[in-house]
Amino acid sequence: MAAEERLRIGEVSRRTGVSPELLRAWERRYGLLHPERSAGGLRLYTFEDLERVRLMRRHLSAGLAAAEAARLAADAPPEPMPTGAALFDPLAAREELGAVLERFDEPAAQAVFDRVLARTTLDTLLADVVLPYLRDLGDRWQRDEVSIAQEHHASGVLRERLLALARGWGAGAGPQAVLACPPGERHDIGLIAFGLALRARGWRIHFIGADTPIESLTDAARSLNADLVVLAATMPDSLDAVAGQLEALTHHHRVAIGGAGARPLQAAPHVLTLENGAVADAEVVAAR
Amino acid sequence: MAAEERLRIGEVSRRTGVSPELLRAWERRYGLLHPERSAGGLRLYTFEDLERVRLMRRHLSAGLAAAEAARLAADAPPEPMPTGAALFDPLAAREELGAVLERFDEPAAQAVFDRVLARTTLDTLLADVVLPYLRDLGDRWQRDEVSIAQEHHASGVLRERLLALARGWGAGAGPQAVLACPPGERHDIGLIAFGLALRARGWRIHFIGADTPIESLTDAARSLNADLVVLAATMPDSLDAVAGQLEALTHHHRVAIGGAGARPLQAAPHVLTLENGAVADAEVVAAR
Amino acid sequence: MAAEERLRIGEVSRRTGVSPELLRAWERRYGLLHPERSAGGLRLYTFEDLERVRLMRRHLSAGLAAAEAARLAADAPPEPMPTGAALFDPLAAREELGAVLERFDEPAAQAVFDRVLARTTLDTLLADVVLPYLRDLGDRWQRDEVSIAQEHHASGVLRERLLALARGWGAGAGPQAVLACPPGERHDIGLIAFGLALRARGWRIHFIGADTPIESLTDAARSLNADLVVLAATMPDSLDAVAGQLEALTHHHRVAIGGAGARPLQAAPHVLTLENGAVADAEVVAAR
DNA sequence: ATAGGTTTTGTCAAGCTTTTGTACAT
DNA sequence: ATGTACAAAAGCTTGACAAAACCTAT
Repeated sequence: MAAEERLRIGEVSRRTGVSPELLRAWERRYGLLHPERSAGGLRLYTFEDLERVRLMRRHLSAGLAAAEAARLAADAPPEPMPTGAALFDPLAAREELGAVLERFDEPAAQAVFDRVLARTTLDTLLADVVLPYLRDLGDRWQRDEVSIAQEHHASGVLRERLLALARGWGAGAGPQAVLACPPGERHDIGLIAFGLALRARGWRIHFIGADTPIESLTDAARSLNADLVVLAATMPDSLDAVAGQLEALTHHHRVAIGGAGARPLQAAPHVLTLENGAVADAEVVAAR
Repeated sequence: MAAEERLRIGEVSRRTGVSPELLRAWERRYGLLHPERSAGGLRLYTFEDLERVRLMRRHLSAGLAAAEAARLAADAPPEPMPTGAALFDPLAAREELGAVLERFDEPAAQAVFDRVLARTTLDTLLADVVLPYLRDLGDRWQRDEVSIAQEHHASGVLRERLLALARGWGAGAGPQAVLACPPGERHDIGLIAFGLALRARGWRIHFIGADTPIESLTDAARSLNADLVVLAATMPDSLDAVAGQLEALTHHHRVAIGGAGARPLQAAPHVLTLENGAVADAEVVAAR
Repeated sequence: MAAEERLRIGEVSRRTGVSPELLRAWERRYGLLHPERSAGGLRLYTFEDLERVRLMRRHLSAGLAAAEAARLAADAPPEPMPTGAALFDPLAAREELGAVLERFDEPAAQAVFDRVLARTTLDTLLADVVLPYLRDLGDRWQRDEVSIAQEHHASGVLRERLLALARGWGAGAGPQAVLACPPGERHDIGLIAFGLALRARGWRIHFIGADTPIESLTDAARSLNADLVVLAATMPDSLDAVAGQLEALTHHHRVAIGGAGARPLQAAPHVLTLENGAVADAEVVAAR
């Protein structure tokens, strides 16, 4: 039970700028407030009373007669709290991040990342800034608009920051997921993002990483007694090639595949396909 | 089983800054606390009690009447502590750091520090977490909202930690800065922070420390052939007193003053004044 | 097993700074210790007793009442602090790190890393703990003594920690180095370690990463106006294949090669060969 | 707005007890 | 080494008090 705060008349006066005498007068004359009383008879006001007094003052300074102002203020609805959501523009953040990363200005990139981190949620950071930027970076690389060095440098810096957020993600008591990429697959940033989103939903994450043979993954999953095994790939082929092994893995663990190259595997009907992006996928998994 | 710590009333008083008499009065009058008793009848308080007292104080300084403050503090939820938020929020980090430091929980403080450092950069750690917290701590100490024991403990732990980060900051090949506080000045945390920020920008740092006569400083600067000498003080007087000597020092080295007490010195026109906080100041210096 | 040493009360007193009378009082009053007795009735204390006394003192200086301090000290866990606590043993650290990493206990590994970092220098961490461990891990992987998943997981966690230490290493004013691996080469941890060691010596580091075509590297080096370009490889072939391009690169920048696969390139006489390990190599480069 | 009375709350004092480090006699 | 003693420091309870903050009524 959240007990509510009660203020005495002096504090109300201080907070509203209305003298105690006047507060009492408004109560007596117009019934503006009906404070509780302490055992000894002191007035105890609520936050709503505070709002009423402020409203009363506003009406007065707008020229209303005191009696009118009081009637309006006393009847006023409880007044919803102003939310004041901080503005954050993911698109601008993305562009800024790209600009500094692609001219190899790592310190500036760290500063931009810091700023984004302080202003938004993990889900937004992943789904609206980092992952879209990386996708866009990949596209431009294919169109030869950025060099390999730029691509390496940018994704390297971002990958490190995501992994730093992940530090300790194996700790705790939640269900356990083992994450890896199949043989031949080298892009693991999306998988890291998925792990972060799943971690934020209470799971423990064990990250094996890129280019992992399924036998080895199976060992790890068994030794950890994992609840879920997730494989991610950008190239469909790399998943097709291991479909049979994945189906076998489903006998002991829940198994899911994800990433740009994920589509339902004919040969592995019990493997869940995740194809809506790291954050949405994590939501699906966490919701069972 | 981890036995829990029990504190006697004197220690609680020291840690919260509330007199023993008052603690007993709050217990008697409002039932704020219900300490166990030793065989001989001494009160034995838990950490939760400590939290409650602290909350009570916060409510009081927010203007609540003691009876109200006590009612709220006594009913407060047991402990919403283990945040472990995946994201980084400087404000939240600051509060968390304060909470653990002020209840003398050093291991937890180290963990918070580690987490912040993992999730963000040194600049942000200094400029948005540690230094603002210390400033706030000082303010609250002056308003008598934290005890001197709390202030000592918190700043001691943070200072230690910053010095650990500083290890090896004199090595390498960058330009060299000599850092010290003038005679009479004992607060060197801000200076350490400045040194760390400057180190991150490639400088070599030689930290002489607090309360240093200008002659010794001059010797050190000369023998190191320093590019820059920085003095920091919280009290303007301590810098005024050495203005002449500083001006003389400018013949051989660049000289700057910084810290809360820094303002341009009439008597030392060639001394650079740094007054924008440790990190911004380091940026200024590094940018020439 | 070496027979355990027993200390008499005077020695315990000397080592802990607690008077013999007080030691006896603590025993009598709180049962803090239960020393064996010699034939003649002298108290014989163990090392655990010594630890208990020290713990008791720490609690006392933290403000706990003697009775409380004793209760906590007596119940304290057996304390796995075997040898000199302050001493740092790289070999032990390596083994501990390996043990936890190879059973996929990431949180424990982070803790070990933190501890090592707190107790030693970056150079030691790299040269005596992380790099030897990784070398050993690679060997055992080739002998099939660890699985691919274990190897991936372990090197992934360590790589992240090193990169986190590297954050901001491009900032400042020192000479600039561009670091990359040649096409086909995927092991970049040694290169990261080299970058860290060089950074500690005042250089600015621009890390491009694994598997980078020399053309792209050349672009980056030019746009950054790099003082030094370093390529690292574990496989000699991958360097031989680009020897001609590297020689061309020497017209505009100093160029060095390093890593297990580095040996002087016939076709590139102006390329410096680094073959003494990351830290020693950084020392060589920094010393010009 | 003032006067005169009441409540709230931090502080202090007196007299006694418990705790704890040290000292001493055997 | 043991056991007892002792004294300083720290606490406990009860009761009282005074300043600040509030009350009602004029």
